[in-house]
Amino acid sequence: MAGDKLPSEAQLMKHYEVARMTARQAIQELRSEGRVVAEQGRGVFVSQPVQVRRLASERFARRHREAGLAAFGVEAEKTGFTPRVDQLEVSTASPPDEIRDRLRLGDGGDVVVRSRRYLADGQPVETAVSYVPASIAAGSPIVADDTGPGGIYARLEELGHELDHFTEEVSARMPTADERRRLQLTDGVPVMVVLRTAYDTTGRPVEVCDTLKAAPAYVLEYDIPAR
Amino acid sequence: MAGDKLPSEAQLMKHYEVARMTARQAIQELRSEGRVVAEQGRGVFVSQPVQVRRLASERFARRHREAGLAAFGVEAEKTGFTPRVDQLEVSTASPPDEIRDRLRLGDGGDVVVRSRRYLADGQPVETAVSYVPASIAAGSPIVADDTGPGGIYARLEELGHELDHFTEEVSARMPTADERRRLQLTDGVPVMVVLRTAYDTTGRPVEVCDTLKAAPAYVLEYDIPAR
DNA sequence: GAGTGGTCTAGACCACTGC
DNA sequence: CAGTGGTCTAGACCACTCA
Repeated sequence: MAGDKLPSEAQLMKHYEVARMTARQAIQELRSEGRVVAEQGRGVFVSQPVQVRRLASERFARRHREAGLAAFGVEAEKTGFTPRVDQLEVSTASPPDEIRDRLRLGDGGDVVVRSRRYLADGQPVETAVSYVPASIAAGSPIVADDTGPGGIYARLEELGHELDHFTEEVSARMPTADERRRLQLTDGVPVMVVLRTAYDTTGRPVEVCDTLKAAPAYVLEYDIPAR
Repeated sequence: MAGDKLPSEAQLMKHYEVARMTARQAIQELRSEGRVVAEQGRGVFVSQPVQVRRLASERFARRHREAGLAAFGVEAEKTGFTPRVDQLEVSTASPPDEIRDRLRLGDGGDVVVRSRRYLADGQPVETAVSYVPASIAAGSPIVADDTGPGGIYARLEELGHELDHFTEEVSARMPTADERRRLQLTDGVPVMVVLRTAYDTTGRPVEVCDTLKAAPAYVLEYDIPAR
């Protein structure tokens, strides 16, 4: 059953009369299928079935920001999980080219970088890095650890950048070893990469958010007009 | 470079003065990221990069249908690849529950099923299965092998179902062995699943399309209003 | 047959967990 | 501290590829 502990490697070796690496590999099979999770110093446990979070584009509606909810909070309330954010780091730096292009920055412009990890019921499900032009964010709550009710987007609107629309670029791939660790993914679990750009009503890109989601935990929903 | 052969395990052991299992594990990291592919008896090779196709939601604009282009044709023209469709199968059947729900069919309603595979420059990149209620499609060009200029959506509009909008549900996972064969994927390459539902102006769902895309070949672009 | 990756045994030290 | 999984060395046999 979910949460149950598997026999330890030592027990498996004894019981099946195999070498440790053989027992480990059997466990590795289960891990790569995502059926069990290893915790160092504790044991190997049968995975909790992954609850799927449906992310509708509705999560960026202004009324949510006005109600003091950031996007992850909207999903938490809707899906009924307990949200948490950790590994928060805020800095000012020169952005990667990919980001620079999307923000239409010249060669010189720095950005405020907000990196964090999102957890649902204690389980890491997403990492996100936001980039806001320093010319917009400097001295605002966007550089504070806690951006306040409604998150970055609410603060951007208070700074006079009324949001008009977002674009999201969605792709999927296997995670790097680092990413796998940070999202506590087992082998063989892919990630979705969502690169979101926020535009204000003047058409200026005011934020780019680079997110990495544990693929099994998410379904993204989008609405497309037939025009 | 792509296609290049990595040093063999024996060479790595000698060069870095490590045990074989250590060299193997380093290679395993790269394999799980899909960056290299191991072939028994031959060696380990750098994966071929797949050309990325950006799929903007714009591909469903009515003007394209009126110009006689289906969505895949729009992308082909924009990206400059040669499109091809094969493995086409058309039938009438009782749909899976997942589809039945989205089409809001009663227990009895059959659907026309159009299954096909898309190739770009000869390389399989996507499989798709469309489901249209038989009550709509029966006797129309939708059941023909060639649906004609503008594809299914153009025919649906001619049948009086003017399209209003689509929803797309995007997820990612590892392919099954069958799916891997059909898309000619190597080990460790994930797929994106896009389930699209088309609604007419009366709010009725008139088609569901279940697509499977080779993840490395695609970036999906969506536009989200801030409202 | 030489070279390759796939799999296995046997044993070591380490880092982390929880009592 | 004992028990756990993480990582490493050292060596073996096998299946497969290719000249």
